[in-house]
Amino acid sequence: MERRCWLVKTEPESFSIDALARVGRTMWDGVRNYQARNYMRDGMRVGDEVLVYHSNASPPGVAGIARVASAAYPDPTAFDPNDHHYDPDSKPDDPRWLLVDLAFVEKLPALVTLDGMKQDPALDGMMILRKGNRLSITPVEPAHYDHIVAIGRALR
DNA sequence: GCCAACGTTGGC
DNA sequence: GCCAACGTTGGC
Repeated sequence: MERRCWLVKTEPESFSIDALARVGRTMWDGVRNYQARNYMRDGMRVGDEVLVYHSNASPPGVAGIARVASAAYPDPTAFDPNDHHYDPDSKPDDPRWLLVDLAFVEKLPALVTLDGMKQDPALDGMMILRKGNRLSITPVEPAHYDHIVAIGRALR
């Protein structure tokens, strides 16, 4: 089967690669963007490789690796009035927001910084590097994925 | 904290 | 369908 690779953003202050390492597996909840949802629903398959990116961090960058551990299913936080991501327009019988489970694979020995990625010609064209890109889930070309993982393992 | 870029909402 | 207003993201 053709490889599919992804990048997901997370703010380490709320959920870091270390937090994922501790819990092992988690619902990737709170995604409230249609394009990102569609990538989860239509693109992701169990076993897909995922770069975990720390946004709003200093410095921002790719911190580790996860794998898609489930098909997409309704995001329960959308139904919970007490949840920050509550959406009254998402009904249990017609859910608007979906999520997948992600499983921890590896924390990279070194953060692959956004700045380093921008400087690297091998990563030209990555969605995450485009100006103004705010999508929290993006597909990643396997060659880019491999390159980033190699850098994260080589740097010490 | 600032603010540019972007997505969504709602009046018309 | 247009678009101004608003809220959010995320680098800096």
